[in-house]
Amino acid sequence: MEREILAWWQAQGILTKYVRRNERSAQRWSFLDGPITANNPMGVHHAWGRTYKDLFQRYRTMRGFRQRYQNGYDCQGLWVEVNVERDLGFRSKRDIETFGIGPFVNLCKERVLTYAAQITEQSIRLGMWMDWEDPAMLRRLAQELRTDPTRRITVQGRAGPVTATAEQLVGQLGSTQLGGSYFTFSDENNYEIWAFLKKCWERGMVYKGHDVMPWCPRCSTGISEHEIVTEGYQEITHPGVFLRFPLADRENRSLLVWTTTPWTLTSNVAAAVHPDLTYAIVRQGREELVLAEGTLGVLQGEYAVVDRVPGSQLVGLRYRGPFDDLPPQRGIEHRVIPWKDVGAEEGTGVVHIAPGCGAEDFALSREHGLPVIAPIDEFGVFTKGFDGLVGKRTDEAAEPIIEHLRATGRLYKVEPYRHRYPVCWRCDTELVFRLVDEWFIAMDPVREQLMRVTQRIRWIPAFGLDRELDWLRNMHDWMISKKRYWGLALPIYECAKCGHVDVIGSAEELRARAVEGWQDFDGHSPHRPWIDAVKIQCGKCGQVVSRIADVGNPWLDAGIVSFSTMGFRTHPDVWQQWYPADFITESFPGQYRNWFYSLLVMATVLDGREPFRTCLGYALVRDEHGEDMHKSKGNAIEFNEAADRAGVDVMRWAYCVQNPATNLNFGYGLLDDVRRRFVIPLWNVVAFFVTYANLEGFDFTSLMRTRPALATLDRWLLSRVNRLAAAVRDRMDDYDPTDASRPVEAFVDDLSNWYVRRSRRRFWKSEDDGDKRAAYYTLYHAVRTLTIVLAPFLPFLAEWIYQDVVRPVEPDAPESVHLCDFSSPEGALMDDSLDALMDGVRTLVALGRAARGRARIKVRQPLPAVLLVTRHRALRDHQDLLEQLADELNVRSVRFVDDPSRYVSFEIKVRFDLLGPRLGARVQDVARAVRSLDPATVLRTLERDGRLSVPVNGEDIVLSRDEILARMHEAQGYAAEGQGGEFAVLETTLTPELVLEGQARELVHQIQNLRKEVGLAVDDRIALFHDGGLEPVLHAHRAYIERETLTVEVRADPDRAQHNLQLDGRQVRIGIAKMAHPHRGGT
RNA sequence: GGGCCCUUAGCUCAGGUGGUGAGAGCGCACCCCUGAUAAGGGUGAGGUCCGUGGUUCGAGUCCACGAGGGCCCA
Repeated sequence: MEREILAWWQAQGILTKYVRRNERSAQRWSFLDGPITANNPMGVHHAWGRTYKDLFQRYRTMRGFRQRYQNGYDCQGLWVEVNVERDLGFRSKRDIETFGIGPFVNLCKERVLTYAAQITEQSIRLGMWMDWEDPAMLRRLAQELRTDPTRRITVQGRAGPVTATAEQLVGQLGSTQLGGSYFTFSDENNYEIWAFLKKCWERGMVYKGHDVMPWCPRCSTGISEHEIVTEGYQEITHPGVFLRFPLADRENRSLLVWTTTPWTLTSNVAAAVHPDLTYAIVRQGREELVLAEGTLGVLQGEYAVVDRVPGSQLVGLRYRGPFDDLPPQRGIEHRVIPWKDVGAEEGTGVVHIAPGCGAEDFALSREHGLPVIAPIDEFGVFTKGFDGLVGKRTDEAAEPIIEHLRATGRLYKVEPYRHRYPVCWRCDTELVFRLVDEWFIAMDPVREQLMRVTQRIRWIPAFGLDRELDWLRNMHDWMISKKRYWGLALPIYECAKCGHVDVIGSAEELRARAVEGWQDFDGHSPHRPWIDAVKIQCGKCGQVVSRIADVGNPWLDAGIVSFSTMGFRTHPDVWQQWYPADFITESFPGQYRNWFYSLLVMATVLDGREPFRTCLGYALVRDEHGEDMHKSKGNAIEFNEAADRAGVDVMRWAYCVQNPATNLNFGYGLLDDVRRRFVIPLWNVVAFFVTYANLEGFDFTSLMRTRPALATLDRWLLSRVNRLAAAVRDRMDDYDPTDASRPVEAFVDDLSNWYVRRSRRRFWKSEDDGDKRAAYYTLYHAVRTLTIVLAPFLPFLAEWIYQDVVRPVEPDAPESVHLCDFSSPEGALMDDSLDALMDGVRTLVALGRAARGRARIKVRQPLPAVLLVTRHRALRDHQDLLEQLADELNVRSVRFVDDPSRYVSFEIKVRFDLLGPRLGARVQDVARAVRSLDPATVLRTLERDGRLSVPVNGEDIVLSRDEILARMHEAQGYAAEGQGGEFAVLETTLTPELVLEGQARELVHQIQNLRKEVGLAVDDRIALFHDGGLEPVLHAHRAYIERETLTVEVRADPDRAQHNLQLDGRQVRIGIAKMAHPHRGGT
C-alpha cells in the first residue's frame, strides 16, 4: 500500500505542491534540521528523530506556516576518511599521502554523495517530506567527481540549468541556485566557519595549545576518548616494572615505583603520592624503600617496617630520576607531588608522572607547574636527544630501558602484567599518549553569555537545560584542530619565522592576502590540498606563510548551519526572517556537548542571541530487550528491512507514542503490538464504512452537506472527535508528540469498540430511513476529521483513507490530505455533558458486566432488569442510551433507583479531595463522625435533602451529596457491582421464558462453534439434527435460531446428532450438515 | 569525585499544582462475540509505589539522607 501511495504522490507531484503550499504565507515557522551523517545508510534510530522532524513540519504546513523544508547532511570528518581508507585498504596516513590528498578528498566527497542519495531515498520511503534534491543528481555528481572533477557539466537548478565544474557544483549543493539539502562540505558552509573563526580571533579567543591525547602510531592520528570507549580495548600483557627513585636527601632510601609503560620513564619529572594514604618505610638489606602500606605484598624477600608516614609528609621530597643524563632531562628537578587519584590497589602507591606521555600526567603538570617532555614523534618513535633510543618505537624501547635500569641498579623486579589496554579501533595497534600542538577556542570569554543564552531556550525534556548548563559550566576550551585530510581547512596561518598568527575570514580576504598559489586554488573547493597552495605574507615580519596543516573539528561544520543555510552572509534580510529557528529536535544523549553546544557557541559569538527557541531531545533506540543495538551482536534492525516488514506508518506511530525522554525498546514485537492495538482497528472501521457505504444507493455528497437528525450516540461521537482535534492541536503546538498521539489511540478505541459496535445494526438495516443516514453522516465526519488529524503522524494510511473515503464524497476537496488545513475543532459540536453522560453509560455497562461475572451468569442469559444508581440523572431522558445499555447487558428493562439499600448494603466514605481543602485538619474528625452513622440513613437523607449535617466538636458541618462516597458492601438476592457512587444491580430471578431465551442463545452459540469446527463458510446453509431434546427451545425460538445459524431444515434425528452439549445442565445431542444452496451469493 | 536522569503489577511503562482501594498495554485466568472472523471484545487475579527519616489533617507525588541502575563530565 505504502509503495502505491509513494508512486501516486510522485505522479501527482504532491510533494512539490506541499512545499509550495504556504510560500506566500505571512506566518513562518523555522525548523532547523540537524545534519545527518552521510556516511552510512539511515538506521531505525535516525528514523525516530526524522519522524519527529516530519511530524512537526507537516503539522505546521497544515496550519498554514511558511517553512524552509531543508534537510541537511553532515559530510566532513574522520568517520568518512576512515571508511574511505578501509575501502582502499590503507593502513596509515602515509598511504594517503602516497595516494594523493586530492584524489583522496574527492573519494570522501563521493562517499558522502553516494550515501546522501541513499538516505534521501530512505527518508522519502519514511514519508519524510523535505525539499529533496534528486538522488540521481547526487549519484551523477559522484560519478563526475570520479571521472573528472574539473569537467564543466550542467544540472537542473531551482531557477534553471546551472553550469560549472563537477567540483564546483558539489560545493554549491543546498545553495539558492541548486536548492535541496544542505551539505556541510559546501563552500558556503566552510567560508561561514572562516568568518566565525576570524571573529573569534579578533576577540582573542583562538590560540595554539598543547594536549596529551591517545595516539595511534601506525595511523599517525589522535584517537578520541569516544572512539576508545566504544570498541577500543584489548587484553594485553605488558612488563610490570618495579624500580627505585632514590631520594636526594637520604642516602640509601628510594621511592618504589611501578609502571607498565617503561618508555614513559624517559620523560619522568615527578612522582605522585596520595596525601592521605599511609606509606611505609621498609628496610631490605642495606636499603630502605618507600611504598604504600597497603602494597607491601609486592616486596620480594624479607623486610622490616621502619616507619609509617602519611603521604602528605612525602610531598616535596626530591629524588633522582631514572634518565637524568638524557639531554631533555637536563636541569629538571624531580619531586614528589600530591594526587588524590593515587590508589593502593595495584603497584606501590607511588605513581611515576611523565606529563608528555599521559593525559592525567599532563593535567597534573598544569596544576603543579611541572616541565613537559615529549619523547616521541607522530609515528611513535623516539626523537633526538634520547640517545640510544632514537629511532626506536616505544614498544621496542622496553627491553633497552629495562636493561638500563638493571645496569644502573634502579630495577627492583619485573613481572608480566595483564590488563585492558586501549588499542586503535582500526588497526589494533596499541595506543600511546602523545603531546601534540592543537588549536583551541577559549571558552571563558563567552561562558557566561552562553549560559544566559541557553536559559532563553525551551528545553524538552526540561532537564535538558540543567544538562546543557552543567556542560557549559565545566567545558574546557574547544579543541578545533585535527591532524587529518578531509575536513574544514582551518584558515590559520602561523609564521614559521616569527610565530605571528593570522586568521583569514573569507575567500575574498584570502585572495587579497595571497602572495602565491591563488591560480592553483582558484575554482576548487576550500579543502586540502588545493587550499594549501595559497600562501600569504606574514602580517608582522613579511615572511611567506602557509596554512597550518590541520583540518577542523566537525562540530564546527554542524554548528554553523543556523547561519550558513539561512543566508547570514549572502542574504542578511532573508536570514533575519528565519533566525532564530523555532524548533530543533535531535537525540539528546550526545548532543548537549556536540550539536546543541556548537550551535550555541557559534550563535553567541556571531549574533549574541539564541539560535533556536525550542529543543526537543529524544533518547536512544535499543533492541526489544533494552540492549544496545549492534551489528556485531546481531540485534540491529535495518531501516529498509523494518520498513518493508512492518510498514513505515506503524514505525512512525511507535515513535510518536514513545515518551521521548526514555529509551525506545524497538523491535518487531513492538511494531506488531502497535499494529494490533491501533492500526488494524482503525483500518477496520474505515473498511466497515467503505463496505457498507458502497452497498448503499444514496448520494453521499449531498447527504454530507445536510444535517440529519442525530442520535445521542452520533452527537457524542462528533463531540468526541472534535475534542480530539482540539487536544491534538494543543499538544502539537506545545511540541508534545506523545500526548498528541495517545488520545488518538483512545479515540480509535472508542470509535471502534463503542460507536461502531453500538451502531452496526443501524448501518445494516435495509430500509432507507433517517437513522441510517444519521449514522452514515456521523461516521463519515468522524473518519474525515480523524484522517486529517492523523495525516502528520501516518502520512500513508491517512492518504489512503482520504482518497478512499473523503475524495469520492467531496470532489472539490484538496487532492491530497497533506494539502488540507488541519482540523479546526468545531466548538458547537463539543458537548462536555454528553461526553460525561456517555462515560457514565459505559461505566454502568462495565459494572453490570462485572456483576454478571461475579454471579456467574453469562451475558447470553437474559435477565429481567438492571437497577441503576447513578448521578447521571440526565440518563433518564435518553431512551436510546438506555436501550444500548440494556442490549449490552442483555436485560429486559432498565430502572432507576435512588435508594439501593433494599438490594445492597453500603459503607459510607467521605471525599477527602473535596473536604480537605474546605475543612483542613477537621476533615479527619468529620470522616470519623460520618463513619459512625448508618449508611442507609445517610443515603436516604442525602437523597431527600441533598445534604447531610454532621455534628463535630459541637459544631454542625454540612456535607453535600457530592462530598459523600458510597461503597457497596454485599448483594442479597441481586447481583451488584458499584464504584465511585455508581451502581448496577442486576435482578437475577429468572422466569421460564427467560430461561428458554437463554437456552436459545446458548444453542445458537454452540451451533456457530460447530459450524466453525466443521469448516463451513459464513454463508453456508445447514440442516440441524437433534435427539429430541431441543423441542422446548425450538418451540419458543425457532425463527431466531434458524436466522442466526442459517439453518434451513430442522429434524429430530438421533442418529445424526453426535455432538453433546449442555443446556442449563441438561445433556442434549445435536448435529449439523451442510446443505447445497442453489443461489449462492446474492449478498 | 561532580552534574543529570531512572527505580510503580511477571514484563514494558503512565501517574499536572499532595487528597485516602495506585492505572494502561503485553502476559496469565475465566468469559463473551461469530456481519472486523487464522480477527474482535469483556471481567478478573497480580503492587511494602527501592529504603529510612521528615513536612502535612493527608505523601507514589514535596524535603533530607541512603541503596541500586543509566548517561555525561572529571
